[in-house]
Amino acid sequence: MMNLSIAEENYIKSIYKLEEEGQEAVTTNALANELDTKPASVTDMAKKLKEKQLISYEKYQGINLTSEGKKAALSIIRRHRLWECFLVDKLSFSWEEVHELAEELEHVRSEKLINRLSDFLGNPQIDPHGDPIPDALGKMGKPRVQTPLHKAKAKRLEVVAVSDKSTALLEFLNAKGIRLGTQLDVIERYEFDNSIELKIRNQPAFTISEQVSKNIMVKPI
Amino acid sequence: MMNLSIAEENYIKSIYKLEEEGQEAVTTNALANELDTKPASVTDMAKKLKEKQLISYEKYQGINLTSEGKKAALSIIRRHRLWECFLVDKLSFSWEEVHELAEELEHVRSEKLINRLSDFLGNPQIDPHGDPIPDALGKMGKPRVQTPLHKAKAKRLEVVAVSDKSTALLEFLNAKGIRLGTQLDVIERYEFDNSIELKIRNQPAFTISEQVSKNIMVKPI
DNA sequence: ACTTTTATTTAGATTTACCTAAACTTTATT
DNA sequence: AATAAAGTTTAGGTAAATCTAAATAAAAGT
Repeated sequence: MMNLSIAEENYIKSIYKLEEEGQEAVTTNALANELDTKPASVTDMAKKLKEKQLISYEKYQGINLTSEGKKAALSIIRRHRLWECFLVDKLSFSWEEVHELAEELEHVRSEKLINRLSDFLGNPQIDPHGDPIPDALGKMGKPRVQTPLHKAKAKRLEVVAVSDKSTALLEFLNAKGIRLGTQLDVIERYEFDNSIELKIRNQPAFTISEQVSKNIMVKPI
Repeated sequence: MMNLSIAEENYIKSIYKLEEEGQEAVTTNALANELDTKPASVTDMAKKLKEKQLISYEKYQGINLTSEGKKAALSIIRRHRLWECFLVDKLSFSWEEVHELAEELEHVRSEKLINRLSDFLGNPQIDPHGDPIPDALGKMGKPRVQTPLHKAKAKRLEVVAVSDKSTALLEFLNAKGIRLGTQLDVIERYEFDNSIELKIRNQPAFTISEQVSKNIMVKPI
């Protein structure tokens, strides 16, 4: 396997993520946005990654991973998710705070280290967010259907879990009638504050903040 | 604490190491050699680190860490040595192979991560090589007196351990009369192959290779 | 003290990963 | 279909960390 810089790895990972989220070809803008950088920088990197045969790319036509690129992405994702497991299971971090740390740890590229870490953790199949972990050969289970509400794409959803167990949140959800198994309809998503307007059955619609929606795990019905 | 790049951290760590090994002021050449880079690059970085007040440096006069610089060094060393403990204790790596991995892991700068890792490991005081681990406040125990023979500075030494337990090595040492507690006199160190000429008591001198001397742990008498 | 050798620094380039501003394509709107 | 808007690329530049080659300073040898 080729030797990638940290920047290159981050691009590959983001392209994989955006492809998985649905776009046929990943656009320059979407990638710039995902990586918190400028479109011009994305174009530069796209040329480099094409040169290395990790992506297919034609001017103005967007980006897709080649099979080599996918292999690389899965290896990075494997490292990321195993470190997340380690942080949560062994160092008792909460699942919300591990992402950034795993983001750094994932760039230590050593097959041996990662395979031993996996053994040490009991070869887990899913990470603390519920995402599947690719095995040493790059095989990965089905992507999870369950996502936090603020990221859900579908309009009709069912509540499957609440991740923040603070009484304040639980009381709020109770008051709104949101509990496990509740079916929600997304009426509207407001860009400016990422709040979401919801409806339950035939009851009047109401709005919840991004903070709240982040902690409601849902799956499409 | 300031935010250092990986390159800067590596310089700080090497300067600390060379200071500890005895030089009053660390020379450009020694540092270039330690970091496997060119003297010109060291001069560049010295200017930058001086700017950041981590070292004192005057043209042609060598380098020393300031107290800020020492604090930074101890923090990096703490991270490095804790990761070494983790790799050996939890992932069953052998102590010779952990250095390079720890070299990468050490650059993940998170106090919280490192303190939790330390707790998880039972707050060890020494790493797998026998070196002391600075605590969260930067306090560190006495540097170990025991070193592999190829690094020992003193001329009169006592054998305190043998790290490679292969029969081939043990037979060789036995034939030469080297065992635990044996007193050695270093007669000469040969630069070209790092071999060492030794004498035991009044017996005739003999020479051992670097390979062998790396596996003989000694302390000064 | 002078000269040679060794060590160090400067000057000028290079590479990676960015950036801004301007130019150019594609897509959407009238 | 023409034009406006949005998205993308190019051109040219910057900062970090490196390098080589040349210049300069310090140390060692005579």
